[in-house]
Amino acid sequence: MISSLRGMNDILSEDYERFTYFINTATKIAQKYGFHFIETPLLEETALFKRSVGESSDIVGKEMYQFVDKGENDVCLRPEGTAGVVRAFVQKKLDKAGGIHRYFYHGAMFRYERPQKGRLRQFHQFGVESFGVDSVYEDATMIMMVADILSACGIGYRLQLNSLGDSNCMPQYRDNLVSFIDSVEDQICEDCLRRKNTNPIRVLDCKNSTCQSLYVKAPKLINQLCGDCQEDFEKLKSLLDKNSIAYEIDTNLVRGLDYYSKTAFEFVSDDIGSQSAIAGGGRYDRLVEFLDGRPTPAVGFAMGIERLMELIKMPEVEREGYYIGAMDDEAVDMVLQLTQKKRKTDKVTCDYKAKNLKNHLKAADKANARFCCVIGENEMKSSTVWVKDLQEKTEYSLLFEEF
RNA sequence: GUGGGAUUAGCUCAGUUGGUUAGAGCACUGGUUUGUGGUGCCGGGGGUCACGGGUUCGAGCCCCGCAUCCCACCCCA
Repeated sequence: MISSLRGMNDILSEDYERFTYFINTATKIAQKYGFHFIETPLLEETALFKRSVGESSDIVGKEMYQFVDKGENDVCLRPEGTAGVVRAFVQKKLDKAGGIHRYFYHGAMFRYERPQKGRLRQFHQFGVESFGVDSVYEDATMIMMVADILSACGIGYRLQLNSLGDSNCMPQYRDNLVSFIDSVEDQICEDCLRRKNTNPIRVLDCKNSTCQSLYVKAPKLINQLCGDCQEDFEKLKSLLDKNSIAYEIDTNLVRGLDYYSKTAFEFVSDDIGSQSAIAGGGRYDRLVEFLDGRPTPAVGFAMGIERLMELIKMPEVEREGYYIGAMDDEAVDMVLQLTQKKRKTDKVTCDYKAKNLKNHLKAADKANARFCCVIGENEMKSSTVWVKDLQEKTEYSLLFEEF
């Protein structure tokens, strides 16, 4: 038997119901917020991710499905969705067109990681990206959209919030932080030593308890934001307050992708194990120009669909459509004719074998049909079909032509 | 990539110190003597005990390897 590759799952039956229910729910909400669907390729030039996600990130450093194709192009299966959308935005010259452009997408992402619960090598994200709005109101709107989607699915969450500063205050802060790290260099873990050079901000969310006890004294960006960033962060908090969105400030929330600036947020669930982030996002005002576009403010988020699936509270399924069966072999032909007629307007299942009434009722019930329709000897004589409404428990007969 | 646990029917799981033909519940399927379901009764099919080696007279059970899943690290959606 050939099985699927490690960390790559099939989605079918009950899982598929939940999967599509989430996508449909999220799509409707994104459309209400004025977003439009965008589909971008699963395969992109490797350089795209190196320049956007960042070479210092684990995603690019060790988790990409990277290979050389038959045309000798260095390509990657996309590890996340934003880079491709930004690339498309620039390629279509929408940066030069000006105005506001809002997109949502959903699809498979690939990261070569060790699989566990909530962490797959091929997984699916639903995400949105907004281009051309520098107002922090848009940041707040993004967060509220995530909250709307989660609420619509009956999912509880905690929202964690931070500001990563911008090109005015971040470099200054980074220097301060590196000086601080230098002062405790002999006591921190190997990973942190590496991070000091590659991406010093990342030491802050190191899980090592010795490191954490040292970093308590580390300078905090939140205290060194420039006027602009500080103002936006305060405004964001007040907007969330006014719209009844609860949040926690997490000064160690850094996010693993290098392109974020200012607003960074993460929605987490306490009910799905250690892979608890169910949505994450933030502002990335510099990314469009990193990818050769005209500087364009942007903000977005992505949600991990597989992590959400087991949290979704599905609506109760109601009885729907018809089940049609025969009690005599002679009536089976008529079953198929009536089935095909009814399928023009309704969901219909039918049985090709003659059975007694009890078995048909059982089968109709199992198919979750609203109406059980049976043709037996009596019905054939009178050209009628016997119908029972399994929900209202009423029954009646209809002429074939009335059915 | 590192460490730990698990793997027996479609699913959830029993399986004694190594000893006949590996079990249960659910699910599936058939019947239930003249046409009433979701909730009665009786029957039936279905297992290379993940896979590959080894020890033994004999292995689902012990040993080694390997694959996958789960947990933690790591990372993040």
